[in-house]
Amino acid sequence: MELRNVFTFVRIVDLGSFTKAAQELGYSQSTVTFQIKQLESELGIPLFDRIGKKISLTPLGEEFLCFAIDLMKTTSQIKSIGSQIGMNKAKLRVGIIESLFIGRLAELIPEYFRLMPSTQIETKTSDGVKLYQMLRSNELDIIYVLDRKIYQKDCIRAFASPVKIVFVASSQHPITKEKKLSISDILKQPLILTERDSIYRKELEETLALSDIELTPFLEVDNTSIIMKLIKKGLGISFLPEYIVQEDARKNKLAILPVDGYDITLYSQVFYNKNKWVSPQMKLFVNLLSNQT
Amino acid sequence: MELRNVFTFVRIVDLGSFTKAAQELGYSQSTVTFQIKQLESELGIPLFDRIGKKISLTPLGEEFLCFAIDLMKTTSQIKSIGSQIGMNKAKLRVGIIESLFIGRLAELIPEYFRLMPSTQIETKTSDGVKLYQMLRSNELDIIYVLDRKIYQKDCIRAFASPVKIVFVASSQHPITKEKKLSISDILKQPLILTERDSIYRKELEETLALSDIELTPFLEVDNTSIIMKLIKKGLGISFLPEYIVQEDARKNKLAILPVDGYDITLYSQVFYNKNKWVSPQMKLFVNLLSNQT
DNA sequence: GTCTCCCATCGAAAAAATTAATGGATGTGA
DNA sequence: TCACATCCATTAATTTTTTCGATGGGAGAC
Repeated sequence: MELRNVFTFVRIVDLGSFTKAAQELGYSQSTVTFQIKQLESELGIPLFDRIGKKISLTPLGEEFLCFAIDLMKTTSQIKSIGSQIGMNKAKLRVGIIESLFIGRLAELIPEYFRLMPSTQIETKTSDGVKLYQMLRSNELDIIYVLDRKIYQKDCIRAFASPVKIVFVASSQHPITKEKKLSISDILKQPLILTERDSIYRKELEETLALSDIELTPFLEVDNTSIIMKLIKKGLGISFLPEYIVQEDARKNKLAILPVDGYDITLYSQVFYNKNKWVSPQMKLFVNLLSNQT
Repeated sequence: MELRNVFTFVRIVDLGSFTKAAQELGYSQSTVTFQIKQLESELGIPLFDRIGKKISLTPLGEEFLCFAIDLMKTTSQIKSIGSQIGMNKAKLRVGIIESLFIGRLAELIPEYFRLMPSTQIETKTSDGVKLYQMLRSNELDIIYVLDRKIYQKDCIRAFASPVKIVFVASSQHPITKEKKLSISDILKQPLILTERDSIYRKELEETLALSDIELTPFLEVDNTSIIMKLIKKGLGISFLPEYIVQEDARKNKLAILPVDGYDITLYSQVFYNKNKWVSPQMKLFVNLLSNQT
């Protein structure tokens, strides 16, 4: 049973005539006759009595009509699926590195729910390498990572914004007295760094490797919020994205250290899988980030 | 959009694979790919993300799935239309002559509703000629008439049962004393007859016409119940179907008069239109009459 | 009776669905 | 890492289905 025939059937009932239905639907009359015959034989029931030049529904035809109208209703609902964009419950699986969640994404979440209240956001925090993997295997819809601006296979970059990575200490720390610092000044201090997989930790190590220096942090913590708390207590120096320390720097709780020759810049970037349909939920995610001050 | 494609879609979602769905549905894999492509282009929305060798529903695909399942449910309901025979609300339009309603049909109605409680019976009482007309123009589904057993154009006879038409008088009437009556004895009495269109009135008139006798009833009433009441009060003699006077005759309220040479027999008959689908409602109607004692 | 209207039928034509074969991409397992 | 198998996409050919035009029969209108 195909919908074409069902629609023809309903139109016939409305108009009370095969011929009129044919005209209206742009079929020839014989086509309509054939369609109804086909329906009747598929269903194994007679739909119309043909008496004289009038047709009338059989009782079974009446029954069928109810369901046929059901089918038409559902079909018209289906046709409007695309239109009420994003107004339906949909999931958005976001992969993100921890520092960007705290420093960038968190403040946008209320706005996101204001604009698309029906979305169910699932976040997964992990390091960039794992996030790329998960994006490629479609475990995530979109990822927000910090990285160099390089090509990523199968991934489309939807957004990129430069981010300085800075050395930071407590504003009470004696080292803040210095107007100019060299890398050796820094390395004399106890270092608190993120885990080895963290992209800016890697960047730092690579840069230092050029000068044949090896990095020996006295503490590794995978959580930037904790690192910041420790730094504020004067426990040492860290190397963190600017966005995460900016606020505390403005409040004079933390100080960004001017280290000569170590202006490292990465990009916060949003990617999605190149084979992925870009949903309104994903678009909004990118838009909000793009408009972020 | 055709249901074939929708079913394939649902099967793919169930099995998580185009290939498996193709195997199960007996299609080649390219057919399934084509069907989904067709659906996606008709709806203007992407249904699946094809990432790596895995497929997954897009949010819009998820939405569509709900409706698709709706369509499948309705379709499976449709397939069972024929099966629960007559269990659904259906109308039965019955044409009947008044005397058969009173004398035959009335007592069967409770049984009818016991067996097919969902039927809505509409009855139309009229004379035979009008009932045949209405049957031919599909204003009635079935008619129950008294007539000679002759061919009726476009009508199928579903049932016939002989019915004697008899002269009847009050059991108190002096004429009941006679063991044998001739037609002239009858005609001396005041006659109460049904209207001119009534078939047994016509039969009587035709038979009398052979002997060149013209009928002059002193009263015409189109309602046999009323006629019987009048007869019982001793107002005269009537000519009525046996079935309608039988009960009163048994109770000795009425007497059937033995009139020599006037054994007129007609048939109570059920007809339906030859082009009409015979519904379970109609079948039951015929069956109950056939089994009537 | 003739004419028109309506549905059924039939063979031809058009359109659509289906297939088999092939290819590209992606995991998998030695 | 290199075959190998798996999965979906593509294409051209084939088969099936749908549609059409012409014709016919029956019923109702004038």
